[in-house]
Amino acid sequence: MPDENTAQNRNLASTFAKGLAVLEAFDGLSPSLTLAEIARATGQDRAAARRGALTLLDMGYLRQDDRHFSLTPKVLSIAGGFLQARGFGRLVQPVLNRHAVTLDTEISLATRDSSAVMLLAQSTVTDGLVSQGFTAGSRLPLLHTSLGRMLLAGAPDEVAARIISQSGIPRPTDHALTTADEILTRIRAARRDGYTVTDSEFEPGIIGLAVPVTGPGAMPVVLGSSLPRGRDGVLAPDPILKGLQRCAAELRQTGVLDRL
Amino acid sequence: MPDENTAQNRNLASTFAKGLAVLEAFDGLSPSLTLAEIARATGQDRAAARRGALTLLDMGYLRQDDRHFSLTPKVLSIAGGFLQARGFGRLVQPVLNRHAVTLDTEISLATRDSSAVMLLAQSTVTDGLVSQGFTAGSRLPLLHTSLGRMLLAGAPDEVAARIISQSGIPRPTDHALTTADEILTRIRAARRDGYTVTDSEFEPGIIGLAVPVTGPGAMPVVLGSSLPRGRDGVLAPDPILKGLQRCAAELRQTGVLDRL
DNA sequence: CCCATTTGTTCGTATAACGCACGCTTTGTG
DNA sequence: CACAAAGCGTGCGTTATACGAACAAATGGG
Repeated sequence: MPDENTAQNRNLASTFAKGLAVLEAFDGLSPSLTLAEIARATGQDRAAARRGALTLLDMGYLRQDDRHFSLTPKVLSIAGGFLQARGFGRLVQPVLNRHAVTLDTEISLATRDSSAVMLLAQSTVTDGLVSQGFTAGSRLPLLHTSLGRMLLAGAPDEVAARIISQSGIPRPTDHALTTADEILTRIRAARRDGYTVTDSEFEPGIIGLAVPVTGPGAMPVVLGSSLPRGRDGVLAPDPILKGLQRCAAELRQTGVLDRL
Repeated sequence: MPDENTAQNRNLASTFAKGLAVLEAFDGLSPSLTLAEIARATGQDRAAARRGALTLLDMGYLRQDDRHFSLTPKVLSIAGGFLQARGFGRLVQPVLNRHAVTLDTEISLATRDSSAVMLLAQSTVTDGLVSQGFTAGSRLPLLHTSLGRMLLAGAPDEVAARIISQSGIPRPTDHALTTADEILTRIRAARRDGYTVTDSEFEPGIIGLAVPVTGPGAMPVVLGSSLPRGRDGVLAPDPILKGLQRCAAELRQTGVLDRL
């Protein structure tokens, strides 16, 4: 805790913030965490991390099996508070579902959270060709997905450049772009064209398409879809692209995404 | 804070618990809350509630418009940690989707959280006849929905009776059962029959069907569907009931619901 | 079986958080 | 438009909450 006892700090509850950091450590990358892992992930003293975890256990958000802690379904009710208050189930999900069936592809709605893409909603279709098991709340990479690039296109160049340099450049596939300049060039093109395509950068053989939903001044939200690379070499089938744009227009009309 | 300085209390961080109570106050029933409303909802001193809300604001979980606070999409990432870690998107959602299309009805997976039904996952279909805009994390009433009755059927009689008396009996529709005895009788029948039906108790003209997914010893999880009351008077169409039971069997096979 | 790691617990100490009070701002009503 | 009610921001004295170190026990892996 900084020695600076300013008004700003006195308005915040640092123990609550530390507890939320414990909750955030359960990021879905592993099925469970031990107390030692929680302390390492949060950078907290072991005793403090333990108090945070036991408080979550006591309130029903964690379960414990021997030394392993994992999230319980109760965390869904926190998300439900958001989804219910904003009318996602009534206004957003039906639009995604209808267009997913029409286009016969999975459709995802996403925003940016720090240096990751975070899915807001998604519609999967039966026997869809591509499905990676993502759900609302899932996080995806920012730099090698069409959703991520389209999100960064919604920010000024200098902001996008800073985010790229801060997060480092992973290499999910052999086809993944590897330099900040290449990625920034694609982001500028996305801003210019109003859509973007990735080809096998996040998953081999899979094309990603994304279009913006919200406009300048609003929190960037984008819409995207994935499909296998066709033999004919067409990366962005026009019907899919136009369908995503129509879907985006309908989502804008709901007004749900105006203040996120 | 009780004066009792036991080990149990020293293992918990009461400031963190108070902060989580602030987060829980955003239950989706209203689009936003003021500081005064948060303090009332949580029973906390106004200054404490304010510190909790400002900590959530600072960490990105709330946004503020004048005096009104509301949840941000970032809360979805907490749910995403659970859904990703448990493989809901890969293992549960496709099963629900497939059966929803086959049966041509919306299908919901639910568990109990205190005195409410909480949806774990759901599949909606295009042009479905019934959709109330619920999503994962949504809470539904416990006593007048088929999901709620099937959940209570998974508990011993005395537990069900206690929950009924503790939560009080609302009256969502004119057809809603009004006494604890009537409701308990239906719960016993659900336990005996292995399924339950409600007719216009939660929503006029709508039949609800539910079957259990998990067995004794596991946390009760149930599966349900809604459809409009048919003219022929058949409340539980055999194909829908059997389809739900098949879906439940497939969900059991995934193993995802074994430890929730 | 040994050793490294993890965990549970106690406890002295300090500071984070409490809650009250005051004054200002906003909102609603007559 | 004025006034009352409600809500909010802030300062501050006090103390209970939480901290983290240390020790011992438990666990897990080689």
